[in-house]
Amino acid sequence: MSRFGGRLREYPALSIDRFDRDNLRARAYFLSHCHKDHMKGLRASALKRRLEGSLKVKLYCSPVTKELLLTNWKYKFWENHIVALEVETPTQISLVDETSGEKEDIEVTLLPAGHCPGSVMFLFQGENGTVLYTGDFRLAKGEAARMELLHSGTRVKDIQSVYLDTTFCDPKFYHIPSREECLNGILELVRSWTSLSRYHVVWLNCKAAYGYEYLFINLSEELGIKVHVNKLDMFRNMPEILCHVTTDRHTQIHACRHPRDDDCFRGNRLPCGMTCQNGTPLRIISIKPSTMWFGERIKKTNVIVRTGESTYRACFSFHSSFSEIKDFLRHICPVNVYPNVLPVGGTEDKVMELLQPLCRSYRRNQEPRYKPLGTLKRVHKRDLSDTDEDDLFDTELTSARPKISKQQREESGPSETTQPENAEGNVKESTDSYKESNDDDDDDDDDEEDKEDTEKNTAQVLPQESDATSTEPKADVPRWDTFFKCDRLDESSENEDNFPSSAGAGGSQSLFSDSDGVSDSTHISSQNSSQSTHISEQGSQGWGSQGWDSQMDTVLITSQERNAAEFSCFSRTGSRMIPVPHEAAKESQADNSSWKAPGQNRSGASDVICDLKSKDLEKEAEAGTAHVQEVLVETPDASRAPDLELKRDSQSSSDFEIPLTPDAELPQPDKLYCLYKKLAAGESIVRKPS
DNA sequence: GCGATCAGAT
DNA sequence: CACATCTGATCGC
Repeated sequence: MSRFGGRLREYPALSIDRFDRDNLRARAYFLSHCHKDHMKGLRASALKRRLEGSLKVKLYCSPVTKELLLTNWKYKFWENHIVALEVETPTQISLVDETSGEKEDIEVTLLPAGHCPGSVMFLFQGENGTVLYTGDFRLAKGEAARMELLHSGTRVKDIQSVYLDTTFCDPKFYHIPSREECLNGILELVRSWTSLSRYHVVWLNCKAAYGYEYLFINLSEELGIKVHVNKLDMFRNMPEILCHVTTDRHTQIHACRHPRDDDCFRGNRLPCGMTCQNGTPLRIISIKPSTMWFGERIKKTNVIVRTGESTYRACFSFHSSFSEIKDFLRHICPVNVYPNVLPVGGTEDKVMELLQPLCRSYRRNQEPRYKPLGTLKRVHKRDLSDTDEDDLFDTELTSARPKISKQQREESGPSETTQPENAEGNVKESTDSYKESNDDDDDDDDDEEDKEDTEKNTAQVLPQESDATSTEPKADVPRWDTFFKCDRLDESSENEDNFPSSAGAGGSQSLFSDSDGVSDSTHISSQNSSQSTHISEQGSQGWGSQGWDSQMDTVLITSQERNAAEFSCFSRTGSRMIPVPHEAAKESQADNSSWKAPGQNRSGASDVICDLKSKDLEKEAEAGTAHVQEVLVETPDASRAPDLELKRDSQSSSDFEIPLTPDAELPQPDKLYCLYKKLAAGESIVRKPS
């Protein structure tokens, strides 16, 4: 949760994601995304009063954020004070103090943050240097290196400070499976279950917050089943989302909520009240998206864990992992970094200790002779070369996509050497171009908040003249650029970038160690006929709820240790089987909307699917083993303590064992074989209600 | 009665 | 487990 106070040391006249206390006097406001912990004070009467006194006070955000915000009547009073800025469109803002007339110009650029719909980072450039406020973000490795507007020419801009989302800034969160992996795991689980019969439904136990939409979209697109939600009017102007959610409860995927929804579930009732259809009781499983992380030495990524008879947890993260954070910061290499969040159980000191080595202020002190700006790399290059740890999960880098900035803008802040890129920009220590610009490393600036008493200020947006792409924000036309934005063009050769890092590690690295003290030597030995993800129903009577505890099994979908070569195409037979955000993006774009993913789908390439697969095969070939993308494993081990953590990491294999519908018939082996075959081929299995 | 804050639950 | 939010209790205005 953000504990950012709202102000940047460099530009204290701005308030970002905080709207109380001193922020009441800001000359301009910024909202990175529509999560409550970033909206503190946004509807307070004090601020409301200020707005009433001036039409000049503005709140800047992405078009999607504006739309989401204004859907909530509590924020309606902002309506005439919100300025939606297109992402990746540098905009000049004039900050005027209404009393003194004092004026300050600043340029702001919204960069996609991959956290939730509309989420952005803010890049400010002005007299006091270039500053990046990340808001909350999830960006895959290499993502920063691909953001044009973080660069000037082929070099990263000279960034004075980064205000960073440090939610998972702790080595214990070293690795979090990529968004693709997680989506895949969930997709296959949902597919397996919902294809058993029309009475088999899935409840996605999502929190009340934006950020799951891409999951809904992908499930709906892949399975042709809309997702039931409580409300969808906030999406009324977002057809890309709207068409995949529904308020009709008669669907097999639910993400509806109820204050007592866990009770509902226990009573075999969906939060919306549905419990049966046509007199036939529903068969409900719940999938709870939650963050799963893996320590540095753990290479497995089990993205689905069975936690009960019919409950699952699925890996899902809105925030970057530790290694992703490091990659991000290392690329930017700012002079200073300031954490916006204290990780659970962490302290500011600890976080700083971890992050400062990636900053210039620290490096200059520690290694004066060593010019570490070599971390800067060409936009289209990935640089993983400098971290051994990272290599654990990531594979080779790929070059590619000679990307030319369409808007090669000069830094307005401290000048930046626009020197010819060094050809192999991914070398870690190119000594050149170490800009010793502003070095007021002020760590001693904790409270100068009250410095300015700019009582009334104004801000005005001026389209930036020099920038061809800057446009007047079209406040009325919400667009999707802000969520999951990525340049998906011509990146085919770069796919591995976002290819699930874990997958890369999959075959080739087989050392298992457990940094978390978790047993790790798990191998998937599910060589059974059903190598692929599947669910089978089995008599529930067999093990009553009381039996579950002792037999609770871990069901895993892993993308790391895959077996069953012959099923390597499982779930991706078609041209588009893998539910990846960019897929969605691509399609949305096709129909006019842009739903791009920054972070995870970095692969953003249009050919992700194929590439994922071929990549997979490639790896497998390397490793001399064939794997399947996901294998659902279950470990029926009555002797094991029901320790989820342990279970999660100690995968063993077996099949799902899910209680059988009372009046359903147990499928015969041959029938089952057929079923699996169809599943493997990606065909839908239609059944007549029994 | 409203809002801010905290503890607790989900 | 760890994402963000809501609820209820308490306190101050």
